[in-house]
Amino acid sequence: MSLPEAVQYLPHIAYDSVIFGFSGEKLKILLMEYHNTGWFALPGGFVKINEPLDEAVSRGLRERTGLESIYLEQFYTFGSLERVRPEAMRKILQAQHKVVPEKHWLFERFISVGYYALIDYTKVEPQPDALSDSIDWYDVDAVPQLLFDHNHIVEKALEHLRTHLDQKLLSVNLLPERFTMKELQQVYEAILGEKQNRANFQRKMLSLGILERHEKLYSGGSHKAPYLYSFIVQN
Amino acid sequence: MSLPEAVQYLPHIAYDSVIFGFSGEKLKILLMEYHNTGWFALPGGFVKINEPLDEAVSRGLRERTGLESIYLEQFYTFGSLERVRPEAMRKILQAQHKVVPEKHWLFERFISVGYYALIDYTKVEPQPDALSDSIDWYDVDAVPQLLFDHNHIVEKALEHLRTHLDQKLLSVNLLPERFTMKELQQVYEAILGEKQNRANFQRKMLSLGILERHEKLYSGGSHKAPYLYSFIVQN
DNA sequence: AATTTATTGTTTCATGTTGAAACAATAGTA
DNA sequence: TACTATTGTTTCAACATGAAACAATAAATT
Repeated sequence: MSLPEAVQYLPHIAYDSVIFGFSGEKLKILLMEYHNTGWFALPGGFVKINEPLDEAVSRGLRERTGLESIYLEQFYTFGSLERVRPEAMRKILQAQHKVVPEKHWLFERFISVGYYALIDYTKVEPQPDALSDSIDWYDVDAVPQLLFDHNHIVEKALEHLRTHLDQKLLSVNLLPERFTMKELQQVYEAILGEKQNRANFQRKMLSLGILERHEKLYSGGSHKAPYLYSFIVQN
Repeated sequence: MSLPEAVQYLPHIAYDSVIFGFSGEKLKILLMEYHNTGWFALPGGFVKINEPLDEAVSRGLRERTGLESIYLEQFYTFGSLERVRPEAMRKILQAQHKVVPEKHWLFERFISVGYYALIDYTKVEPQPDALSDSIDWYDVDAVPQLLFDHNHIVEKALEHLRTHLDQKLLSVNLLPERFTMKELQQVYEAILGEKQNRANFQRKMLSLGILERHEKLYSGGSHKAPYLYSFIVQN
């Protein structure tokens, strides 16, 4: 998470973001690693005193991915008491030689708003923040043990993503401008965690009337070439 | 909302609750009225420094409805800047002759977690809190103008309720132990805001396998008597 | 006791949707 | 020209849904 320095932040409030990307095969999330501690955590941060919540999250994501206008969705707010461990927070700050007063709210309980982001994996150059030494992609089906309740947060995000996959045409955000039907199907399979029937998947997608068909993509393989599609942007 | 007095609360954090009940005909919500100002607002409150968020909301609801173990669901966290108006807050406190320091966080922006509750309308004796002079039921399709962004919060709650109506068998919480198929249908119609086909509704509900059929209910009307049903509680 | 009325429970049938398989087309390779 | 791998399309059975009709019945009326 980003460290509150001179700026004034809302005390006891944080956000955590689950940043999804699609590698072409697997669904991935961005995780930060705090060296000297070996701990992994979700990228997160704090909200400035006069900053809209949504804007705080966008800002954090911009700093870490370099991307403007990211698809963002709030999914749950975590407010139990067990979710934070002060000693862990102390250790992280110490490892970074940060000086924070003993009684700072950082060491008390706080409430964290969970967001997930969907981004084009190929356009990102992950940037570590002030507290962490590295940030990288990890398969959602092989997430290491995370700090605090962050594993739980990832679970909840995935759950939300799955149940809203169809309604919101979320896959737009995980794919490049043009893509094949197979790639679209792979995104669905990666998110849902199960194979889809090819014929039925194609029928369903085409019947939605949200895809525009373009030229074929000749990959050099000795077989029929697939069409490229793009999403029809609607207002 | 409940006033933070001596107790320590998490600053800049509140919750607002949309409490739904079913009158037998219409879907209703509980609203508080601040006399001397004429303003209506959702029942809400604050979170104690060492209290889980869920528990804070349960506590507030218990105080206002007298009910233990209420069905509660968190649906969204509101964090924009425009949502609060300090002058309104001042006026409410003044009207109640409460003394709060000029620079208290109550007059600054805060983040509010939205919850909705589903309760058995017949079991509730609404209790006003320290700040409001009355609390009463209002039809969801005739909600007066509310303080801050509370009308927006009600909209979001309804939306969430509608989309999760089937998945979570939410109607359990709005009806008494035993009810007729017609009453169940009326709950659905009140929430969805549209008529359902009687035959198809009955077929769908029975096919779910979640209803147990009991004795008939003889109301005295000169027509076939309906069966009473209850939900089968599953573990 | 037979008839009437309002309401509830059930069935029917046409239409739509979905799941699984087969069939058809085609870009390269042998 | 045949072969192979992959994609696009069609078919058909199974299942779900929407609208209407039919059947049952509790009480009131004749």
